[in-house]
Amino acid sequence: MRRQSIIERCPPLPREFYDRDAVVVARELLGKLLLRRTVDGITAGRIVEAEAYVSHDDPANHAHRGKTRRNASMFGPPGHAYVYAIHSRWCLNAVTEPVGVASAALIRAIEPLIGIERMQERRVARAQADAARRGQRPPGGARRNSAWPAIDEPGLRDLARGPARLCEALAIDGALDGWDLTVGQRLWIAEADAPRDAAQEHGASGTRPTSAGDDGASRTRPTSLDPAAIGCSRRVGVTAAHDLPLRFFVVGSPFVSRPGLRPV
DNA sequence: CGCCCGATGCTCT
DNA sequence: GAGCATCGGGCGG
Repeated sequence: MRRQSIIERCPPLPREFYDRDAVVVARELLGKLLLRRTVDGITAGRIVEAEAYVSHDDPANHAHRGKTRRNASMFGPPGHAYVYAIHSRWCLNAVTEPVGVASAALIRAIEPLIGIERMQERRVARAQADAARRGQRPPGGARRNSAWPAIDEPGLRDLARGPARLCEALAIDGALDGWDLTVGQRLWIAEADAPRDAAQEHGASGTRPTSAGDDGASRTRPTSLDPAAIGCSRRVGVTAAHDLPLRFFVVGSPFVSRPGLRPV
Protein backbone atom coordinates (compact mmCIF):
# COMPACT_ATOMS: atom_id res chain seq x y z
CA MET A 1 0.00 0.00 0.00
CA ARG A 2 1.54 3.24 -1.18
CA ARG A 3 1.90 6.20 1.09
CA GLN A 4 -0.32 9.12 0.09
CA SER A 5 1.39 12.24 -1.17
CA ILE A 6 0.73 15.58 0.43
CA ILE A 7 -1.33 16.53 -2.60
CA GLU A 8 -3.52 13.46 -2.27
CA ARG A 9 -3.90 14.00 1.43
CA CYS A 10 -4.91 17.63 1.04
CA PRO A 11 -7.45 17.96 -1.77
CA PRO A 12 -8.79 21.43 -2.59
CA LEU A 13 -11.82 22.69 -0.72
CA PRO A 14 -14.96 22.47 -2.89
CA ARG A 15 -16.49 25.48 -4.57
CA GLU A 16 -19.38 25.47 -2.12
CA PHE A 17 -16.98 26.49 0.62
CA TYR A 18 -16.37 29.79 -1.15
CA ASP A 19 -19.92 30.32 -2.34
CA ARG A 20 -20.92 32.03 0.90
CA ASP A 21 -20.70 35.38 2.60
CA ALA A 22 -17.14 36.72 2.66
CA VAL A 23 -17.28 37.10 6.43
CA VAL A 24 -18.07 33.43 6.92
CA VAL A 25 -15.40 32.35 4.47
CA ALA A 26 -12.75 34.60 6.00
CA ARG A 27 -13.47 33.22 9.44
CA GLU A 28 -13.53 29.59 8.31
CA LEU A 29 -10.32 30.02 6.33
CA LEU A 30 -8.49 30.16 9.66
CA GLY A 31 -6.76 26.88 10.36
CA LYS A 32 -6.91 25.75 6.73
CA LEU A 33 -3.82 24.85 4.73
CA LEU A 34 -2.74 27.08 1.87
CA LEU A 35 -0.69 25.09 -0.64
CA ARG A 36 1.43 26.22 -3.56
CA ARG A 37 3.16 23.92 -6.04
CA THR A 38 5.84 25.08 -8.47
CA VAL A 39 8.72 23.39 -10.26
CA ASP A 40 10.58 23.84 -6.98
CA GLY A 41 8.09 21.66 -5.13
CA ILE A 42 5.47 22.29 -2.48
CA THR A 43 5.37 25.21 -0.10
CA ALA A 44 2.47 25.56 2.29
CA GLY A 45 1.28 26.94 5.58
CA ARG A 46 -1.63 27.24 7.93
CA ILE A 47 -3.83 30.29 7.50
CA VAL A 48 -3.90 32.31 10.72
CA GLU A 49 -5.32 35.63 9.55
CA ALA A 50 -7.87 36.74 6.96
CA GLU A 51 -10.05 39.73 6.19
CA ALA A 52 -13.46 40.01 4.55
CA TYR A 53 -14.22 42.52 1.81
CA VAL A 54 -17.97 42.38 1.49
CA SER A 55 -20.15 43.09 -1.50
CA HIS A 56 -22.33 45.82 -0.05
CA ASP A 57 -21.56 49.06 1.77
CA ASP A 58 -17.84 48.41 1.90
CA PRO A 59 -15.90 51.33 0.38
CA ALA A 60 -12.64 49.51 1.15
CA ASN A 61 -13.61 46.76 -1.31
CA HIS A 62 -11.68 47.18 -4.56
CA ALA A 63 -14.88 46.42 -6.42
CA HIS A 64 -16.86 49.04 -4.57
CA ARG A 65 -16.91 51.37 -7.58
CA GLY A 66 -17.64 48.72 -10.15
CA LYS A 67 -15.78 46.30 -12.36
CA THR A 68 -12.37 47.18 -13.79
CA ARG A 69 -9.56 45.22 -15.37
CA ARG A 70 -7.81 44.81 -12.05
CA ASN A 71 -10.74 43.59 -9.96
CA ALA A 72 -12.43 41.50 -12.67
CA SER A 73 -11.70 38.26 -10.80
CA MET A 74 -13.84 39.42 -7.91
CA PHE A 75 -16.87 39.43 -10.20
CA GLY A 76 -16.21 35.90 -11.37
CA PRO A 77 -17.20 32.61 -9.76
CA PRO A 78 -16.34 31.84 -6.13
CA GLY A 79 -13.26 29.80 -5.35
CA HIS A 80 -10.97 31.65 -7.72
CA ALA A 81 -7.96 33.73 -6.70
CA TYR A 82 -7.98 37.49 -6.83
CA VAL A 83 -4.33 38.55 -6.88
CA TYR A 84 -3.59 42.25 -7.01
CA ALA A 85 -0.52 44.42 -6.65
CA ILE A 86 -0.03 47.27 -4.24
CA HIS A 87 3.20 49.16 -3.64
CA SER A 88 4.90 46.73 -5.98
CA ARG A 89 3.87 43.72 -3.93
CA TRP A 90 1.28 41.00 -4.46
CA CYS A 91 -1.66 40.09 -2.26
CA LEU A 92 -3.90 37.01 -2.44
CA ASN A 93 -7.68 36.84 -2.03
CA ALA A 94 -10.15 34.00 -2.32
CA VAL A 95 -13.21 35.17 -4.26
CA THR A 96 -16.49 34.53 -2.46
CA GLU A 97 -20.18 34.51 -3.37
CA PRO A 98 -21.76 33.82 -6.79
CA VAL A 99 -20.80 35.28 -10.16
CA GLY A 100 -21.58 38.98 -10.30
CA VAL A 101 -21.33 39.47 -6.54
CA ALA A 102 -17.92 40.99 -5.90
CA SER A 103 -16.60 39.95 -2.51
CA ALA A 104 -13.48 38.21 -1.28
CA ALA A 105 -11.39 37.08 1.65
CA LEU A 106 -7.88 38.50 1.85
CA ILE A 107 -5.40 35.98 3.22
CA ARG A 108 -3.14 38.03 5.47
CA ALA A 109 -0.82 35.55 7.16
CA ILE A 110 0.16 31.90 7.31
CA GLU A 111 2.18 29.80 9.68
CA PRO A 112 4.90 28.27 7.48
CA LEU A 113 4.79 24.48 7.55
CA ILE A 114 6.08 22.95 4.35
CA GLY A 115 9.07 24.04 2.29
CA ILE A 116 10.30 26.56 4.82
CA GLU A 117 13.76 26.74 3.31
CA ARG A 118 12.29 27.51 -0.09
CA MET A 119 10.24 30.29 1.44
CA GLN A 120 13.35 31.74 3.05
CA GLU A 121 15.18 31.64 -0.25
CA ARG A 122 12.38 33.50 -1.99
CA ARG A 123 12.16 36.14 0.70
CA VAL A 124 15.89 36.65 0.73
CA ALA A 125 15.98 36.91 -3.05
CA ARG A 126 13.37 39.62 -3.00
CA ALA A 127 15.07 41.56 -0.23
CA GLN A 128 18.40 41.37 -1.99
CA ALA A 129 16.88 42.53 -5.25
CA ASP A 130 15.34 45.49 -3.47
CA ALA A 131 18.60 46.29 -1.76
CA ALA A 132 20.51 46.05 -5.01
CA ARG A 133 18.15 48.42 -6.73
CA ARG A 134 18.34 50.75 -3.82
CA GLY A 135 22.12 50.65 -3.93
CA GLN A 136 22.09 51.47 -7.62
CA ARG A 137 20.18 54.64 -7.10
CA PRO A 138 22.14 57.81 -7.75
CA PRO A 139 23.46 59.72 -4.75
CA GLY A 140 20.94 61.93 -3.10
CA GLY A 141 18.22 59.31 -3.31
CA ALA A 142 17.12 57.13 -0.47
CA ARG A 143 19.66 56.26 2.17
CA ARG A 144 21.53 53.03 1.84
CA ASN A 145 21.18 50.67 4.70
CA SER A 146 24.11 48.44 5.50
CA ALA A 147 22.46 46.56 8.31
CA TRP A 148 19.52 44.61 6.98
CA PRO A 149 19.04 41.54 9.12
CA ALA A 150 16.05 40.48 7.13
CA ILE A 151 18.25 39.75 4.14
CA ASP A 152 20.57 37.32 5.84
CA GLU A 153 18.21 35.44 8.08
CA PRO A 154 14.55 36.19 7.79
CA GLY A 155 13.12 34.85 11.01
CA LEU A 156 10.56 32.13 10.68
CA ARG A 157 8.04 34.40 12.30
CA ASP A 158 8.40 36.99 9.55
CA LEU A 159 8.46 34.58 6.63
CA ALA A 160 4.80 34.87 5.74
CA ARG A 161 3.42 37.34 8.25
CA GLY A 162 1.50 39.82 6.12
CA PRO A 163 -0.34 39.47 2.81
CA ALA A 164 2.57 40.51 0.60
CA ARG A 165 5.14 38.53 2.52
CA LEU A 166 3.15 35.33 2.23
CA CYS A 167 2.84 35.85 -1.50
CA GLU A 168 6.60 36.25 -1.72
CA ALA A 169 7.18 33.12 0.34
CA LEU A 170 4.79 31.07 -1.79
CA ALA A 171 5.82 32.60 -5.14
CA ILE A 172 2.36 33.97 -5.79
CA ASP A 173 2.10 36.78 -8.32
CA GLY A 174 -0.25 38.33 -10.82
CA ALA A 175 0.00 35.34 -13.12
CA LEU A 176 -2.21 33.51 -10.62
CA ASP A 177 -4.95 36.13 -10.70
CA GLY A 178 -8.13 34.26 -11.59
CA TRP A 179 -6.66 30.85 -10.80
CA ASP A 180 -9.30 28.30 -9.81
CA LEU A 181 -8.47 27.29 -6.25
CA THR A 182 -10.67 24.19 -6.46
CA VAL A 183 -8.58 22.34 -9.04
CA GLY A 184 -5.32 21.96 -7.13
CA GLN A 185 -2.16 21.78 -9.22
CA ARG A 186 -0.65 25.19 -8.60
CA LEU A 187 -2.50 26.89 -5.78
CA TRP A 188 -5.24 25.65 -3.52
CA ILE A 189 -6.63 25.54 0.01
CA ALA A 190 -7.32 22.35 1.95
CA GLU A 191 -8.49 21.10 5.29
CA ALA A 192 -5.59 20.85 7.68
CA ASP A 193 -6.37 17.94 9.93
CA ALA A 194 -2.77 16.73 10.11
CA PRO A 195 -0.47 19.56 9.13
CA ARG A 196 2.32 18.44 11.45
CA ASP A 197 2.41 14.93 10.01
CA ALA A 198 2.20 16.28 6.50
CA ALA A 199 5.05 18.65 7.12
CA GLN A 200 7.23 15.93 8.59
CA GLU A 201 6.42 13.51 5.85
CA HIS A 202 7.47 16.13 3.37
CA GLY A 203 10.72 16.74 5.17
CA ALA A 204 10.04 20.37 5.94
CA SER A 205 13.70 21.13 6.61
CA GLY A 206 13.47 20.33 10.28
CA THR A 207 13.17 23.96 11.25
CA ARG A 208 9.71 23.73 12.68
CA PRO A 209 8.98 26.37 15.26
CA THR A 210 9.40 24.82 18.65
CA SER A 211 6.03 25.62 20.11
CA ALA A 212 5.40 29.21 19.22
CA GLY A 213 1.85 29.96 20.19
CA ASP A 214 0.49 26.53 19.50
CA ASP A 215 -2.73 25.66 21.19
CA GLY A 216 -2.00 21.99 21.71
CA ALA A 217 -4.94 21.02 19.54
CA SER A 218 -2.75 20.36 16.56
CA ARG A 219 -2.88 16.59 16.76
CA THR A 220 -6.46 16.23 15.63
CA ARG A 221 -7.52 19.58 14.35
CA PRO A 222 -11.27 20.02 13.94
CA THR A 223 -12.84 21.03 10.64
CA SER A 224 -13.48 24.48 11.99
CA LEU A 225 -11.46 26.31 14.56
CA ASP A 226 -12.82 26.68 18.05
CA PRO A 227 -14.69 30.01 17.96
CA ALA A 228 -12.95 30.97 21.18
CA ALA A 229 -9.62 30.77 19.36
CA ILE A 230 -10.72 33.32 16.76
CA GLY A 231 -10.10 37.00 17.32
CA CYS A 232 -11.76 39.86 15.47
CA SER A 233 -10.72 43.44 14.82
CA ARG A 234 -10.80 46.25 12.30
CA ARG A 235 -9.00 45.60 9.06
CA VAL A 236 -5.35 46.49 8.70
CA GLY A 237 -4.28 49.43 6.58
CA VAL A 238 -7.68 50.47 5.33
CA THR A 239 -8.87 54.02 5.75
CA ALA A 240 -12.35 53.72 4.28
CA ALA A 241 -14.79 51.79 6.43
CA HIS A 242 -12.19 51.83 9.14
CA ASP A 243 -14.58 50.71 11.83
CA LEU A 244 -15.91 47.50 10.34
CA PRO A 245 -14.85 44.43 12.37
CA LEU A 246 -13.92 42.27 9.40
CA ARG A 247 -10.47 40.96 10.28
CA PHE A 248 -10.19 37.50 11.80
CA PHE A 249 -7.12 35.86 13.29
CA VAL A 250 -5.96 32.97 15.42
CA VAL A 251 -5.65 34.29 18.97
CA GLY A 252 -2.14 33.88 20.33
CA SER A 253 -0.49 32.90 17.07
CA PRO A 254 2.87 34.64 16.62
CA PHE A 255 2.36 34.41 12.88
CA VAL A 256 -0.47 36.95 12.87
CA SER A 257 0.59 40.20 11.21
CA ARG A 258 -0.53 42.52 13.96
CA PRO A 259 -1.50 40.69 17.14
CA GLY A 260 -1.93 43.85 19.16
CA LEU A 261 -4.38 45.65 16.92
CA ARG A 262 -7.09 47.04 19.11
CA PRO A 263 -10.56 45.54 18.62
CA VAL A 264 -13.32 47.71 17.22
C1' DC B 1 -1.73 63.14 -19.57
C1' DG B 2 -0.93 64.36 -14.86
C1' DC B 3 -2.03 63.69 -10.19
C1' DC B 4 -3.29 61.28 -6.09
C1' DC B 5 -3.19 57.45 -3.31
C1' DG B 6 -3.13 53.14 -1.37
C1' DA B 7 -6.16 45.83 1.41
C1' DT B 8 2.41 47.05 2.34
C1' DG B 9 6.93 46.41 4.32
C1' DC B 10 11.02 48.17 6.43
C1' DT B 11 13.52 51.21 9.38
C1' DC B 12 14.34 54.17 13.02
C1' DT B 13 12.44 57.00 16.98
C1' DG C 1 4.27 54.38 16.32
C1' DA C 2 5.61 57.52 12.43
C1' DG C 3 7.87 58.22 8.00
C1' DC C 4 9.13 56.76 3.48
C1' DA C 5 10.02 53.96 -0.85
C1' DT C 6 7.52 53.11 -5.07
C1' DC C 7 4.39 52.29 -8.99
C1' DG C 8 0.21 50.99 -11.25
C1' DG C 9 -4.74 51.88 -11.09
C1' DG C 10 -8.35 55.10 -11.24
C1' DC C 11 -10.06 59.41 -12.17
C1' DG C 12 -10.39 64.30 -13.53
C1' DG C 13 -8.90 67.58 -17.05
